[in-house]
Formats: sequence, structure tokens, C-alpha cells
Amino acid sequence: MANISDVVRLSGVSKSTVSRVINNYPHISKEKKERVLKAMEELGYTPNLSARRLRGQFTTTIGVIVPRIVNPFFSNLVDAIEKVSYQNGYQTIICQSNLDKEKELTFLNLLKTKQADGIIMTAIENDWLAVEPFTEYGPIVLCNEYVSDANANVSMIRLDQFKGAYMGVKHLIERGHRKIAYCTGGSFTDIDKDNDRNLGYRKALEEAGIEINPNWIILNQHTIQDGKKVMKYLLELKDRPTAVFTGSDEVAGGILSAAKQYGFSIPGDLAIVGFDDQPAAELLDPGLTTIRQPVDQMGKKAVEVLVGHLNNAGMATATYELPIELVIREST
Amino acid sequence: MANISDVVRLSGVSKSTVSRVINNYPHISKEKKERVLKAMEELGYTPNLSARRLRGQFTTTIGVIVPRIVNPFFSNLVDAIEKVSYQNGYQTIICQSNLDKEKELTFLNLLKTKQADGIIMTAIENDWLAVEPFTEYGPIVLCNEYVSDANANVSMIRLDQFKGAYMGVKHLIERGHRKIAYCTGGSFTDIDKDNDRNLGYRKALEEAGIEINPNWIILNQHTIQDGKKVMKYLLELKDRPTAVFTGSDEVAGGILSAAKQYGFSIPGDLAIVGFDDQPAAELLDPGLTTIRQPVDQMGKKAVEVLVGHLNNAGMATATYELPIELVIREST
DNA sequence: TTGTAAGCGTTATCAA
DNA sequence: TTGATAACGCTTACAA
Repeated sequence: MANISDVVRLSGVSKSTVSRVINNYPHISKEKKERVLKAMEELGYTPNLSARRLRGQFTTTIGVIVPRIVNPFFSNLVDAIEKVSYQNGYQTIICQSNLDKEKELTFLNLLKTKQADGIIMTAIENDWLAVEPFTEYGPIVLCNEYVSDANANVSMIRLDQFKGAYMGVKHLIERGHRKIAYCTGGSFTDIDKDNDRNLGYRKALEEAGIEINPNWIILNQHTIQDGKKVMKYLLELKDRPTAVFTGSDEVAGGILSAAKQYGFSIPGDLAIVGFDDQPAAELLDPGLTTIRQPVDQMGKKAVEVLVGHLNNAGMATATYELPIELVIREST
Repeated sequence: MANISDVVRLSGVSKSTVSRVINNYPHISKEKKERVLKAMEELGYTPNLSARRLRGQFTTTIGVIVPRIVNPFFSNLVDAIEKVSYQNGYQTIICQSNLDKEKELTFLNLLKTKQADGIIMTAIENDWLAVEPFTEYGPIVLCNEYVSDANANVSMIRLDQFKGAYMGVKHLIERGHRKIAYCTGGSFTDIDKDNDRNLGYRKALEEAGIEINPNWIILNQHTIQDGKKVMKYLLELKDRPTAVFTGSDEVAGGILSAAKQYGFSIPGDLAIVGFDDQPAAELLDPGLTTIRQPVDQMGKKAVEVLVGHLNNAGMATATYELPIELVIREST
């Protein structure tokens, strides 16, 4: 594999000049520059990134941490991030944490070990206090995820999850429902990270003078399979809800599918609201009413903010809130 | 950020000894080993991967090239690969080629520049001849994709795509269809990479004495949106097919959704077969008949084979064929 | 505008 | 079993 010395030999200029050509320095004589470029071409030379990383300031690489890439919400987010990064001249390295705290920390080491200039976290498994120390080594941007610690000094791209849940539940209430189940990926406690959605659910019910029925709060649901089990659970309830508000389209899809199997009419016997507006949401029958998260915008903004921090170390952190939207289809 | 010299200072042993501890060399005195470990612990030391890569043989990293991560088939494949790699002590770096030849070559440079020990390609945009030279720098394994060049010296994990298409089309014929459209991601030429599927389609028709109608061959379709357009196109045809065999569940889903909108009954007015058996396939209504590709197995096998090549440079390349299966649901 | 030389954090070779 | 030292490929003072 050709290295910089080979280019030096072939072009007959010094190492520094070659390096300057590689890095597009302004003051090089045309003649030498061309000789170098020609030599690089001829040798099929590519700078060794490990060496650059070891020596230099920049890796032109950003890391993206996702919990589960198979979740379409995240694969779409990653897609958006990857495209914009590429346009900005950054390589993306995608890391799947699988909801594993340890693994998340391992990935954060990319920063410490200068494999990435900055990191976008689309979820955060550890406490912010455990993540914070890594910011010493490079900027971290939170995208889709956020921490409520007022002292946290990070840029965040967030959605108004409170409003999302509130809109969804309120929509069900307006459709006449008063028995509304809530199916979340989190644990419905105050410290929980889905807290904002929980509050939205609570608020909407409260406003309508409806009390929460603990039997209708279903925790830690993530997949299509989970959704099917939820439906089974609902079926066995004596007092059944007439509607269910869900933390993800995947779970909603599972519920919808199982409900039809049990002979439920939707939304007649059970109204369903999802979350995310994943591509499949409109393919379901009936089409799934859901909360649209502007994934592409979020990804784009996250990269822009991260690149901003990278180009200007002093840039103040900020929180950006993107609009969230209720998409009404036939499942409600 | 602590480096090896800091550990040297704190532990009072030489750099080489520290390095030996890091790399688990056998002959070190217990006492020194412990001192080193303690120092590393205390300093929160992590070896700098760039330096290791620059100096050493191994990066304990493998690259995975996918065309589009948003395609659930690929995100599931990546998921499987990532998990097995992690178990084997390898970091995975996921690269999205976006069907771009240039970008693919850029990613292949990971090998040249020692950022990855080996690469798994789940699709291949360039000719094998353009990719081949990279194998000089490390093993490449083809997973899901393959090249028919008999001289190609690569390990491949492949599915019998011919059989997959053949089974799907034959199934339609057995259901009484004779007007069967074919919707592919490729271009239906002999040199095309979807060639095997094309042949399967051809063969099944041929056996039943059915001639191919060129109007029913629809090329370059990939997304849900594409599927919807396909349905619109079919609608405008004077002589319409009664069934359509499709190269992906996404496209099939789009067709199915649009068909229902136009008032078609499925499978009565139009039978549909997908490809992949993506999670959403069973959620559609009617459930989508499709060709199941054993994604998890494929990913696992790919990693195993790659690790094999890595541990044993002399290992002969081989082709592994995994079973493919027809999943019959209600859309046919 | 160009070149020389030091150094980034490791591992491998050699000698002790 | 341990340590000194060179080398990996690059960037960047500094000097010219």
C-alpha cells in the first residue's frame, strides 16, 4: 500500500509539501502541486486515516449511537444523519448500543481515542453524569433524546414529546373515548426518560376529568411481538379500554394485527394511536393514526449543530425543538 | 487522556511490559502485572486504537457495507452481523453506500488504510474486478450478494435466489395464474445482478408454457412509493396481469396498499408475492405471501467465515448456500 | 514557497 | 521475564 514516502519519491518533493497538497494548503507552486497530484494518482495513494488521527486534530468522522438499528425510526434517523454528514465531508460510524450501558460507554471511547471528532447520541442509557466526562474529548449532541438536568451543558435536538402524547390522547378523548390505555417503552415513573410523554398522557386525562387506571398502563413494550402480547393481555381484562395510545408504531402494529385476529373491529371496538409515523404506518389496514416525528429534519439539524461545535469550539450549547404532528388515519 | 507513558510512570515498569499486559502476553510476573493493571484502572486508561492500528496488525474492527440501511432487510442483517461480531470481540463499522459506486470504493479503503481487518459486503455496486484488488489488504466476504465470475476468489454467503423466485412464481401458477407481472430492483438483463431471480421467473413461466409479456416486467423498483406507482401503472394497462411477483416486501406493500385503494380485492383481483419476509409482512392485510430470507443465519455465518479468514490467512474461500423458503399468507 | 525534523501512542525486535 | 529502541504514516513548528 502506497504511503506518503512513496509519493515523495515519485514526485521528488518533500514530505511536508505532499502533506500540504493533501490538506489543500494555499501557498504551493502550481508545478509542484501538479507533480504531487500526479504521483498520488499513479500510486493509487490514500492517506492513512489512523496516522492522521494519531497525529492530527481531526478525524473527519462522527459517531452515531443508536439503541436498535432494526427499529425503523432509528434506521431512518441514521439514514438522514449519514447523508448530511457525507455532504459535509464526514464519515459516519454507526454504533448499536442494544440498550446496553457498558457498550454505550465503549462507544463513547471513540472520542477519547480520537476515532471520531464528535458523537451524536440518539438515545442515552447511562445517566448523563456518566456521559458528561466524555465531552472533554469532543462535542456530543443529543438527538431525539435529552436530559432534563438543567446544568447539562449539551446541545440537544428534541421534540416536544409532552405535546406529542398530549395531542394523541386528546384526539382519542375528542373521539369520545374515556377508557384509554397507555403502552410505553419506559416505566412510567417520574425519573423515567419517557417522562414527558407520561406527563402528556396524564395532562390530557386530567383535563377531561378522567382518572388513570393502573391496569391500563403497560410498560417496557418495544416490538411487534410485544404489541401482540399486549392485545392478549387486554383481551383478558374484565374492564377493557376502548382505546390505546402507544409509544411506537411497531407496538401499535402488533396490537392492531392481533386485535383483528381476535375479531375486533378497529376503531369500533378498539381505537389505536401509534408514535413515529414509520413508513409502514400507512400500509396497515386500517391506516394507523400516529404522531409524526420529523426524522429527516432532526438528523439534519443534529449534524449541523455538531459540525458547528466542531468548527467553533466556543459555540454555546443550545436546545432546538422541532415540531411534532398528529397524523390522523383510520385507526381512530 | 491517559496514554501508555502515564501508565509507565505510575506503575514503574517499562513501556514494553505495559504493552505486554495490554495484549495478554503469557510470561509476566504476577507482581508487575498487577501493578500495571492497577495503574491502568486508576488512570482510566484505554489504548489508543489509532496508534494500534497504525503500528499493529489488527484493528479488531470489521466493516459492513450496506446499500440502504432503511431497508428493513438490511437493517436486520446489520443487526445480526453486529451482534455476532461483538460476541467475537470485534467492533463493527457500518457503511451506507447508497447505491453509489464511488462511495463503495471509499469504504473499501478502510481495508487499505488499516481501519478494518476485514469487510462484509451485503451488496456490490462496482464490478467485482474493481473490488478484487482490495482483497490484497484483507479478506472480503460477500453476504447476500455474490458474483458469478467463476474465478472470483471470495467467500460468499448466498441464498438460492433462483429457487426463491422460481418458488414464488410457481406458487402463483399453481394458484391458477397465467398473467404474472414481475417487479424487480434490477434491470432484467443477463448481466444484471438480479439475474438469478430473473432466471427463476423465466424458468417457472417456461415450464408452464407461458410467454413473457414485456409490459409486465417492471424495473428498478425499491420503495413503498415505487410500489404505489407500479400499481398505478398496472391500472392503466389494457391487458392487466392477475398476479405480481415482487423483488421486495416494501414494493409489494406499496402495491398492496394502492390496490386496495383502487378497490381491488386481494388476492381475488390481484395476487401479490413479496420477497424478504420483513417484520411488517405479516402485519399487512391480507398478510403478504413472501420469500423468507434467513437474515439472522446469514449474518452469523458471514461473521464466522470472516473471522475464520482473519484467524487463518490461508483458509480457502468457499461458498455457503442457505435455505430459502416460501411463506404463504393471504395475499395469494 | 519549501524542506528538516520531532512527535502522536502503540507494538516488535533485539539484547540482556 | 524485562527493557531500550526503532518503526508505523502522518502533520506541524521552525528554519531557510
